[in-house]
Amino acid sequence: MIASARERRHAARRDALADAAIETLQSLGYAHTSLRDIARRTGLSLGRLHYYFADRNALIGYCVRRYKARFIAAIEQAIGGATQPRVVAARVVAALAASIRDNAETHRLWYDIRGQAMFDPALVEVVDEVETALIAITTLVTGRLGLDRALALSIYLAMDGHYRYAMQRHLDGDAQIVLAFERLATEALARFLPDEVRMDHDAHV
Amino acid sequence: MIASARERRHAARRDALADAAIETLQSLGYAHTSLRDIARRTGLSLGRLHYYFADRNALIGYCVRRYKARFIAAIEQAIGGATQPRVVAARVVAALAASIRDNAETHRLWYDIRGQAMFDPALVEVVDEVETALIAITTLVTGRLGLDRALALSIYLAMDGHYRYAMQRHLDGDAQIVLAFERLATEALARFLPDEVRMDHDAHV
DNA sequence: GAAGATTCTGGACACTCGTCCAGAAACGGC
DNA sequence: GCCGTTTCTGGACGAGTGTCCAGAATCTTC
Repeated sequence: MIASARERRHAARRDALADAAIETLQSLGYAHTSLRDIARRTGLSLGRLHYYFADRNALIGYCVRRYKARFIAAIEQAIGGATQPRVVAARVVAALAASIRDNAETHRLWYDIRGQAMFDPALVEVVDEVETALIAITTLVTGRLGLDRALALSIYLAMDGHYRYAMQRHLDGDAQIVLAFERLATEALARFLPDEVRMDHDAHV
Repeated sequence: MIASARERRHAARRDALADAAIETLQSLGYAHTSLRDIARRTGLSLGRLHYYFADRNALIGYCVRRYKARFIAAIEQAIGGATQPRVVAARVVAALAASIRDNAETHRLWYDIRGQAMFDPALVEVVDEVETALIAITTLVTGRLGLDRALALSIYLAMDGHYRYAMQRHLDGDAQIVLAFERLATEALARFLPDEVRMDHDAHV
């Protein structure tokens, strides 16, 4: 189905609105962001928000999809064509560390919304989608590490745990945590490697 | 300082109020729980909530402390005096699985509040305290597993990741996830064990 | 340029919220 | 029993909220 020019422009304006809205969301979080906050901070009218999105959750869900898609694209780009396990691992860890250092305020939003999905059925679908995509990129990484892809979920969960913790402590002002994250995350990945690869890996860490 | 009888009764009423309030919190989550909701659902007056707690965050923080203290006590009890790594691991995993199966709705609250702490400085202190206590119990488990206690943080983060995921999927209606959690969490613990212990451990799993 | 469609605005509706507080009710010590 | 203290209530204050929608403004097509 070819979109008309008008539909394309409509979609572009919708995207631009979401991109403007996300600043407010990441700053205030789900609980404390009202549509009026978004309107006020973006200079857009309250009515316009309602024109482009059915309701508050629709806007929030759309924002989260867009930002996580960009995050996943950045991880993919960081990996590039790397196929050596230790290069892949180093690149993933470095990309995650950089995202904490440079964008912790943005990334905390995912943990907020993911938590809210446990209380609000309207958020379940987008959260499941995003988490599925995160597990998928982890599956790609798992393959590149030369591991059985059945390990992807466990790798995702271990890395996610480390990421969230580091990000939260970074937000709390811990100046050493990103460096600690790099070490701990690298070790966490190494734990999944077979012994002979792991010994080789450790020798280079 | 010996509390007077009146002070003790005051504290007991404060605790009872918090215990009544937590039902509402765990049901509605941070974002959607108002003090009026709590008053309405507990049959207490709005003014009483304000009499016993300075503000909304004080009440919420107090509720979370109480419930997490109970959770940690339950884990400690489940471990008991076990000293054999595979018994310790099995008991921890079983206790975590049971808590998902029986109390997922309660436990989602921790993830909610922990996420909110990234946006609201007023919650940072209680969240740090609780997370420190969780890491402490994990340190005890780490010792019982015969491992270097420096691994406790990584073990905590890996287990936490698995726990949150399983709980969330359980809440979403996944009927197999608690069983899958038991397997994955056991594997995750095993990954920390030295090879000779791990091979022994794997033989019993 | 007119007409129809789309985009946008800002007012209104019907609530809700956290906090404050005066005064009633209950308690406890002398 | 009195009085001072504590506990509790429910009304009020001064906001704020998501949603709706009539009508103005703009765009596009013929």
